[in-house]
Amino acid sequence: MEGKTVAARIHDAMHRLTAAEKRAARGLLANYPTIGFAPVAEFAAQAGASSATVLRFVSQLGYRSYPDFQRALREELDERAKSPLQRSQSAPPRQAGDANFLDRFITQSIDNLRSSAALIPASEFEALCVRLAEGKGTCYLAGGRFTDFLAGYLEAHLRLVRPGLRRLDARPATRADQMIDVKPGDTAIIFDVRRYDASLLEAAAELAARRAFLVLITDEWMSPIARHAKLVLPCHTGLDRTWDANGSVFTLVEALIARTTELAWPVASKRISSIERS
Amino acid sequence: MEGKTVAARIHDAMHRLTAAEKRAARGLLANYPTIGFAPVAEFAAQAGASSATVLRFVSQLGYRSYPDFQRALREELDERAKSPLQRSQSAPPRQAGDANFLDRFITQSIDNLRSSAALIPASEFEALCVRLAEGKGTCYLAGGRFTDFLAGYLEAHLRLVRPGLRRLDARPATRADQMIDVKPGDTAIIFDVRRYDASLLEAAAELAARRAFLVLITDEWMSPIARHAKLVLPCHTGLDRTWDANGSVFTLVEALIARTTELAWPVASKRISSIERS
DNA sequence: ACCAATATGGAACTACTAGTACAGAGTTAA
DNA sequence: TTAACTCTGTACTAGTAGTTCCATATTGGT
Repeated sequence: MEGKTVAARIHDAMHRLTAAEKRAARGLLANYPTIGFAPVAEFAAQAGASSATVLRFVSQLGYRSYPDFQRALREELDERAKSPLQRSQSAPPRQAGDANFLDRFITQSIDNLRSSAALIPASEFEALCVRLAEGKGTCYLAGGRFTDFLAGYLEAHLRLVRPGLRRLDARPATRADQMIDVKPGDTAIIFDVRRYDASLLEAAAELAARRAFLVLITDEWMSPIARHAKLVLPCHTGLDRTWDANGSVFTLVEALIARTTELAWPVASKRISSIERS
Repeated sequence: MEGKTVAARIHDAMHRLTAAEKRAARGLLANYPTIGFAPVAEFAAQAGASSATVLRFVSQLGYRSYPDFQRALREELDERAKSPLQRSQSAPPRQAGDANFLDRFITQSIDNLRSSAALIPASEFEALCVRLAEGKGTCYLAGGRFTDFLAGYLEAHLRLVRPGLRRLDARPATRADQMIDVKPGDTAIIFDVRRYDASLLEAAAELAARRAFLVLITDEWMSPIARHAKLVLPCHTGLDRTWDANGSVFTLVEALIARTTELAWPVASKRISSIERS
């Protein structure tokens, strides 16, 4: 009884519903699930029944109260949005010797990129680039088990643009002495996608305590570090159930590099040519 | 002001939101739009802010009350459900100027991915995955100045799946003694995008001389290493900008990881669980 | 056509939620 | 360091929504 969708419950219960209750049921199915998020009175009016009838209706579905029913609807909507199986309708899951594996993977990665574009506030992105391009203070970079390579990639490129970059090792043992130089106003960019790294969280807390300007790059489920962060750039990484794909995070990093370089060009161009010569 | 989506308003208003209000904004974007249908207190708890902050947040978005905001959310959801072809919610409304830099960059990255899908022969991709999944012999990994991070990323993931992985430093000084163990039939994966690395080319020549099975991952202009390679996977990286974008290469790497893991699952699953335990 | 049983909506009631004021925590500038 | 200011959460109030009860309408059986 627990795991059933509301729509399924309606179909099951339909036969024992009274005439007015059926009107309520049809009203809900007609524009599912939005009308269920409305107050009872509005639901009732739209379905052509009274509030009391709507209440009896949700009671028939097995919900203890109207808020309880709404909670179920919300969880269902969330589930549907988050599980990427919504598009598995067209893609047959894992056939052996799949010739178009790569095509499917790339298609999903494109979806991730699109969603990320919608998820990332342009102002946050721009703010970070401007800050990086200014080149003031020290900028610390840290990542988790896999995302550490992204931090490295970002560092390697930013080195061409500005001074004062330091890589941070989040492991507790080596962390303390790396932190002692952190000054208020320094920048710290932290990569954390699930499974979230506990030691990264500790490191972030300490950086926040030292008044560093904390930037978090994470996935759509939001690392708990978000709590400490001044700026959060969330990417969409969800793939089918097996693994997530960080391609969108990587692309964000490249966009950061490109934009920061563009902004810092007057200064950066000299730097770059002097590096290239050596 | 009327016809704007709630998400659009958030993006517009983001810059004038306070820290706690931004947490609320992110919370809503993270699981949009469901959390907005919850009571204020629940919204607040999930976003890590107080009820009062959430109220101030919706007020900033231009809604006269919380119920007013919820109504807008419902109408928006309805709208999206009713026009089925308009499903692409990825119409992120941005301000003028360079505020849409990120959008443009992502759009171009998507183009790169599409082109790459057309450029990479599925058979070559599959052949490499099968070879990696078999786990025979040693697999060497090397990259250039920036692509070395991609090699590292690939290595970190493949370690979960199979033994016998070694990172190769292409610098002449350290190269010789790393090469002495290379046996015929060993695999070598080399990343080389322009500007192509001379020392990588030398390393590739030597690997080929030692009869290693050489795999080249490169860009559409084809590194000269291609002449030594048994397998070539070319990605589209061109951008209309100063630098190229390696996002498609990264995505290829992730696809390799995913497919290889899938193929090697019977063996890999044991490996992974034993690693996770330690 | 009448009666019994059930369904229905209106109105009163209760509980909970949104809204508000305020105090203290945190931030910034002098 | 201090002082001014802004931000943020708590405690409270007012209002609105959900709930319940009951009179009325409707249905179905005899």
